[in-house]
Amino acid sequence: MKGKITSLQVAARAGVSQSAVSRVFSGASASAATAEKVRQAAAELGYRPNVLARSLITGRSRIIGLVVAYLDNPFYPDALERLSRALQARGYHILIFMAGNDAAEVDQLMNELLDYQADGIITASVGVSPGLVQRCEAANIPVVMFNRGQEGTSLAQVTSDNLAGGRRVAEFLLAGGHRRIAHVSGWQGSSTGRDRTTGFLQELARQNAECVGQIDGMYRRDDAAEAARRLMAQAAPDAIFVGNDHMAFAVMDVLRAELALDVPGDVSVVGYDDVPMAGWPAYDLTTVRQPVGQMVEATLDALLGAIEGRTVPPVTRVDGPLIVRGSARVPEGWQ
Amino acid sequence: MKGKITSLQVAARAGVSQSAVSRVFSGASASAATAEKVRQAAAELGYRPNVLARSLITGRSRIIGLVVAYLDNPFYPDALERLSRALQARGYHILIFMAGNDAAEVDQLMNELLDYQADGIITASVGVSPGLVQRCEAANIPVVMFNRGQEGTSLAQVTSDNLAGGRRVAEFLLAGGHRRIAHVSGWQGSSTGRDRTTGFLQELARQNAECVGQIDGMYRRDDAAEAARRLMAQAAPDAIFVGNDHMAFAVMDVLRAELALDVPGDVSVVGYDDVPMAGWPAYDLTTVRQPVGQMVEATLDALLGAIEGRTVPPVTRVDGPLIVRGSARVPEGWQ
DNA sequence: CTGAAAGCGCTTACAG
DNA sequence: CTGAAAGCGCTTACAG
Repeated sequence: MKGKITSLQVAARAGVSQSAVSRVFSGASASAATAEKVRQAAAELGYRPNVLARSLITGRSRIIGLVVAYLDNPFYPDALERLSRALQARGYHILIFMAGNDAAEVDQLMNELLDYQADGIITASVGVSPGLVQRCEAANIPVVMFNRGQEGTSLAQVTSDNLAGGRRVAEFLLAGGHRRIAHVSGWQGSSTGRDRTTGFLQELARQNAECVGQIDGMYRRDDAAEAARRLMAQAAPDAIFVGNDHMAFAVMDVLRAELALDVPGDVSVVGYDDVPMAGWPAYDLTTVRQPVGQMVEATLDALLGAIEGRTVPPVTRVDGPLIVRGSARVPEGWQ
Repeated sequence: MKGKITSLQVAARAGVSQSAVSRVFSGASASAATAEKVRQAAAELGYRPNVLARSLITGRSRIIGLVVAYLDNPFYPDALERLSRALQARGYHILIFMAGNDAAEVDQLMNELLDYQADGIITASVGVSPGLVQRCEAANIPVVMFNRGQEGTSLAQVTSDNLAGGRRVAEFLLAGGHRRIAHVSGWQGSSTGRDRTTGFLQELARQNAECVGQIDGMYRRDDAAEAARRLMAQAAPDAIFVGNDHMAFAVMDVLRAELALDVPGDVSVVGYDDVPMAGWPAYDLTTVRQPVGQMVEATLDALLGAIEGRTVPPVTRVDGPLIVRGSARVPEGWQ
């Protein structure tokens, strides 16, 4: 082991000053001759600049913090992969923090992220406490909330139009002739879950229909399965709107495998997200698409824009269509 | 925005030296009185130590690099979440790098990881070039290959016993009376894929059975689906061993939805990994379990052990049982 | 263009 | 226990 190679050693070997080495590697001006000598010596020694030392001076770590709560819901690995690849291409990298639904834990993690001098932070489906918002503002670290909104905060937010999406599901199910419609909601502690539910109930009410039963699925598979069992036993619905696809799969499993019901013959199921699996024939799930590509783009635009000092839109809401597949009865003449 | 708070400002406010502040936050000895004054001042100013500056001196960044190729296969998000939570609990965090199957790209990413002064590197299902191995050794950065082996390298490796697993599948299918057995292999450029295939073919040969067709699925859903179509058309197998669950789902979808075949009535399907979805009733997939919890533990033991200067086992192979479910005919009297 | 020097925000011997 | 000082490996004005 030769230990760490520093710019000083490269300088000695190249017969130039340490600052010359630095200039060559930081892209500052240097004569072709110097650059050549430095590159040569660096290659021989296997030198690469220490990013940490550089960050200390420049004040840019090129680290983006990501706080995420769910990786079992395939929507998030998908988003993570896209975010990571796009950031990588721009010379940034993601430092990942797994959080629970616990606000105190999220605060703790965000603090650690600030300790690492992250240039920016993306929170995926987690809330941020007012205290932390303040700290990030004081430290001048931009934060973008991905797939989650928050009232009265200055943080940038990127979501799909969950209110409209919820409404669309109600329209579709009512048009399909369903009259006993139930709801396994997404966690009502999240804006996303609340908005989908609100839009859904609003449209039902507007058409003088009611929701025959609603249980929170907490975005968890097990809770959603249990919710489906109870809903079927108590309310005998002919359609269920589930707050996301990840839970909808669990609901369909209960309906078909446990209760031997036909979907959509006996019960229609509609989800939310349109994760890749929703299109697989085993589920063939009718669902509202969250355009993850567009959401990722908007997140990056907001984050990198803010890092580079540009003014960015505080709220981006991308629209997502209802994707009609086979898990819910299709209304006659549905366009 | 008050800008960055440094230890110097805390020192001034607390009426102590900057070194005293440092001692309090780095856990070195300090009198109770000093510690109290420092904590007080730090809290008032919202001070937190700059991890980058600390790392520059200690030579420990508390960053673990993770290079991963597939996030659409749920095996990896699962592993990532476990790795991340466990490392978090120990004060480390994961800097994530998405790679393709391309060796040059992996090299490039690993170099960037070294630039960040990562304390250790985990490669999940990607190979490492000899040059990079050398660089990591020179820099004294431990590397653990997760779910991938490599001949003639000094890097630590954690896999399941893929040879034994492949054999087990052949035994099971033969015991079930299958005589036209085909194989959609995992990418043969990976040790994991090769070993599963080798074990499988060895056991077939040992029992004087042959594989009626083998096509590489490249660990990709689309390739696996296409492989299934061609295999069915060309070899009319009555059983297919698929190199991982992620591809097995695609194969089952083709069999059932496109070809209207019954699984396992017409064709038995066996996968590899036992990802959570394999247990869902929609697939109910018979598969060889890769005990991801044990693999993660072994990875962490090897990595943190090496970081702390302990000698660690170069190769860990955990054993995984065949999980018998409903996608493959069960031999009479199978225990 | 280039080198000497200051400094980023810390930790850590070294004296006292 | 505590402070003054050196130094981690860089970048970046500042002179020349």
